[in-house]
Amino acid sequence: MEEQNKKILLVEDDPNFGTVLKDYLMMNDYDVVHAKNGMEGFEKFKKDNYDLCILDVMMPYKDGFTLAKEIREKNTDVPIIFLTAKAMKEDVLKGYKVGADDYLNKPFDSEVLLMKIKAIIQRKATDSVADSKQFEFKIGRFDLNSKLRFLKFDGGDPIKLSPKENELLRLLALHENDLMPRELALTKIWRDDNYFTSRSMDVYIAKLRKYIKLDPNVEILNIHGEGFRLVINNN
Amino acid sequence: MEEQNKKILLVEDDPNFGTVLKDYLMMNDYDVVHAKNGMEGFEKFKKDNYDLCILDVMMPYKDGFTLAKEIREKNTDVPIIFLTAKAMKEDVLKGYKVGADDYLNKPFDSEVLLMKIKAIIQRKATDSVADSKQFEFKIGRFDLNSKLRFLKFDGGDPIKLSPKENELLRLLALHENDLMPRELALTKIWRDDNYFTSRSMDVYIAKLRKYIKLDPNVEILNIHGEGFRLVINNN
DNA sequence: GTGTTGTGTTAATGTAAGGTTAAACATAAT
DNA sequence: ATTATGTTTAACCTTACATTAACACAACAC
Repeated sequence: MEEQNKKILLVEDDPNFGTVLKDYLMMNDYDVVHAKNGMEGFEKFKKDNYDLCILDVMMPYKDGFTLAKEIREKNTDVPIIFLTAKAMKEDVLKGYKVGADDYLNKPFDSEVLLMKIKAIIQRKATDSVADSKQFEFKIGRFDLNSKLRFLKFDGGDPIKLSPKENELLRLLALHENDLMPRELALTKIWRDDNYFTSRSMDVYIAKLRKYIKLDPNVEILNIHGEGFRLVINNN
Repeated sequence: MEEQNKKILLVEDDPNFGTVLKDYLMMNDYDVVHAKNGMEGFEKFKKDNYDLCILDVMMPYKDGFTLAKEIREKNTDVPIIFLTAKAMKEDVLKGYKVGADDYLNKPFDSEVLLMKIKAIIQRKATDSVADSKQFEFKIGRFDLNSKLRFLKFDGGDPIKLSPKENELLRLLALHENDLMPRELALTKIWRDDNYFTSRSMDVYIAKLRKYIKLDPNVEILNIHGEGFRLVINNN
């Protein structure tokens, strides 16, 4: 499985410095979204989930503290690091009051920043699994535990599912008795929609059908040109 | 219930500065134990539980980093702040590697220190509720005492566990029958997530499996690409 | 009908993850 | 110093997964 890169929101109005920092972070295997001001930063923050925010303090229109406050209103957990040119005590105090996790004075050493990022993200590592999705499904006589990736028939021995099998069955279960569009699975699970991934998906449908035929009342139907349907006949 | 003051271990060899800082912290409602060198610091650390350690880096006999490593062996969670006169990059990096939570260059502003202390203690309070002070576990026919680092089978002779063995088994036990993500163990125990630490962890899983096979109803299962699961079959 | 496209299934291949053992290294204990 | 202990690095092997390829068949269009 590919290791998922951590996602960082970088809000920095200086275009030169911002770009350099962004590139440096990306070279070190972080996914970085760069916003050029506080407004844009908040817009981008709302649109996605980030593992860390790096905010410049001095910015036109909306400064880093104001932005941090708004971010904190939406999310109490996401770590925040402030960047500032001045080592002003008031700024530091204000930053911590707003719930900063760390503070860096420009100019700072890039390696130090990396270490801080690492330390902070590790600290939070526990709750990153917090994506409170739905993990357990009842499918006819089956129980799907999507977190532990197994399928139980009549409470018997669990059948182990591969990540793809698991994700696919979970998507089908979420749309139980309803259409699960091909495109949805391809974009969500395979992150790409082309001839080959589509072929691959068909292979996985076949695998799932093999599992679920233990219960004759559960089946995966195809809707030509549209997608699949997980149907459960309760007689 | 009356709010219990937070307890701080301050290790600082300069007697003047140490005393002043101690008094200042006590004025701000912290219980402070002041050790004058690394040796004494470690002795005092072992004798009590602290909410935070503030360590001077430059000390005779035993420097702050060495002390921090020893402290980390006993306790992976307690927050550590380093104090140093020099803003040397190597020191900062070394500190974070040892698992520092923050860093302050002397001379520093006392109010800033207070804010940092507050921020760090709060942080720990919120996100370490999960793995709070739980040290004893019943694992099938085993008893794990994670504080004394031993494992008893059927109440018999204790098997001594190494620090890493112990931490790993404890993490597994905390997630009994549930997924314990690889990443969690790597960041919490090894403080780093790369190919080698991951390999190292596998070695430790093997060691644990060797111990626990005394009880056939206890096993450590792998969930490919995700982590491990300590399962206990109670027939 | 017949051609075309979409779907179903099996097998083959390459790659990534996990398991195991031993050697190397580091540190503490004696 | 020497030994014991704990941990990391390295090598090698096995298993698990995902993709690709090949081919058969079904649905649809004309």
